[in-house]
Amino acid sequence: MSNKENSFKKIVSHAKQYGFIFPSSEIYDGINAVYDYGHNGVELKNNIREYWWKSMVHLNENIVGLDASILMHPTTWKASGHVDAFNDPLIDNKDSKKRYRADVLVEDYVAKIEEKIDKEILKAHKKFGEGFNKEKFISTSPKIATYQNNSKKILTRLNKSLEKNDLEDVKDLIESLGISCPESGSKNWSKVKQFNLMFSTKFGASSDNAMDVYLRPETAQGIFVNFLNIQKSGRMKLPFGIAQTGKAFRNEIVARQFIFRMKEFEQMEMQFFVKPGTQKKWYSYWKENRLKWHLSLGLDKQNYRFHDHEKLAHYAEEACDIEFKFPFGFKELEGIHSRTNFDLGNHEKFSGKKLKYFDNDSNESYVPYVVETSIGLDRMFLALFSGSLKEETLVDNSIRTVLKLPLSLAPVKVAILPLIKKDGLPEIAKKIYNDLRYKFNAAYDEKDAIGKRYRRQDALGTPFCVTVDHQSLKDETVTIRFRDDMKQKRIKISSIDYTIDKSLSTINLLKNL
RNA sequence: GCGAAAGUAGCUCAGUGGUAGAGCAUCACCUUGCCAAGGUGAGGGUCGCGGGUUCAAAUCCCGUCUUUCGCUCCA
Repeated sequence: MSNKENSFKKIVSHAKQYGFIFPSSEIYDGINAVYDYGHNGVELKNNIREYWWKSMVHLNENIVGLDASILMHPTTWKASGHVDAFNDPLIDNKDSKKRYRADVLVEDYVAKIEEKIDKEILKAHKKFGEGFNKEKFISTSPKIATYQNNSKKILTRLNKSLEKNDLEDVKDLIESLGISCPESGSKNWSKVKQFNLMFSTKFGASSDNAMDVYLRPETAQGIFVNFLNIQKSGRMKLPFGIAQTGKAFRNEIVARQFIFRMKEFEQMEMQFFVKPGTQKKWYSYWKENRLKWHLSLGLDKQNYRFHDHEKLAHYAEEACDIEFKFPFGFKELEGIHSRTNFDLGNHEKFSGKKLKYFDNDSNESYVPYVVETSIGLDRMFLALFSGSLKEETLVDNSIRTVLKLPLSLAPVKVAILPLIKKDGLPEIAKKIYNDLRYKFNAAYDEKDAIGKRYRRQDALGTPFCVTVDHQSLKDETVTIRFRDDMKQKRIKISSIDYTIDKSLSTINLLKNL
């Protein structure tokens, strides 16, 4: 087994053993690609969400929040393009056992025809030299006319059958073109099957008049349909943003790699509305800004990189990912997309309502352009969790497992430990515990040797351990131990609160943004 | 969905046809007391699930579910 798999296995089992993540419905053997967050996991997840919200909404005066519902009017998904784009016609090659998107196979075939056209042009260019007129050549060459005709015919037929959902014709098309498996060359194809990535359910209790609705495959559309509500009630002026966190659902054909790709997942999205023409500027602004946010959390810079998209989604003009070095390699953590006016424009079309912004500076009204930042909360969780889990060999050669989470995101902030279970130490410790609980998520533990209790807290990522010892009885002091360097300081009981607060506050991180 | 591998206690794993095991973890009591691994005891598994072969199945066969890896897709 490779080291990679090994460390990933460790992460999964650590997450389970310490109450961060469990497989969903585990007593029934679990359900594919769905997971539950345990008592420590939910704290960490909430803390990540809160940190994002604070930095996005509270610290940007032109960004406000929203919590739209998961169920939306079905037409939303026609307007957004998801009904079409999330419907993949797939075909298997029976010999090579490879699966392809049927439409992509046909499109690749057409692309090859276009390559032939380019070759013809190049050939002619060489032949005629300087005086070569490209436009004229294209419009007069009979060979090119045949090629162009051909590819047009093929694409028209493909689009027609896809529109009518005539999958048999798509297969006929593939066979009549003699398209073979790019890998094996085999032409032994299965039927074309339709996969819809959106979960659907019924709206309305009686089956006669029930309407098909979808669980949202992305949170963004809830923002777009509320664009004018927020803009008007919030008296927002361009540029401004709307931020939202919430669950989204995708019926992935293959969903794997622990919580990296789940069928039910949580997004943290911000749609930034800008004046057309300024989108490039804002796109690069948010690209840099979002990377800064990630770096503020203190994991090694080497863990992050940008990946610019070459092949763009149906709505995007420009797009990039911030990738994180997960145990299974660099993978997308956050997407920054320049979505143009595609979404708002389409919602205008489908709803018949105007979604324009009146610009007082230029005295014109227009549909704003949108720059989106979209991050998977569960992926952020996995990034922090896997990036923070360390095994250290100490001077006595013992191994310490420590979860070096950013301090302010740790599920438990402080553990109160009586050095021993007698002599009145537990009483003092419990009093401290009860006082601190109002302010921090605190833990109390009196079982086992003190060293073992320290290690237990290390494994959860608890930044501070406060130990009550015999000296505490005399002078109202305790020791406070820091997770990362294991060093202890003796401080007054009355200053515990302040000491912890000072180093935990997210303000330290946020001020650097 | 296809191909490959795996599934035994909370976790990591041993056990290849003959009474279900270890280490760690958990709980109780005793002991020590500032960085895991002291003592005594306890709890916990119809060996993923269903079927078959056999006198006998964790072990062999078939199916199924789940997980990991590859193809594909994405936040």
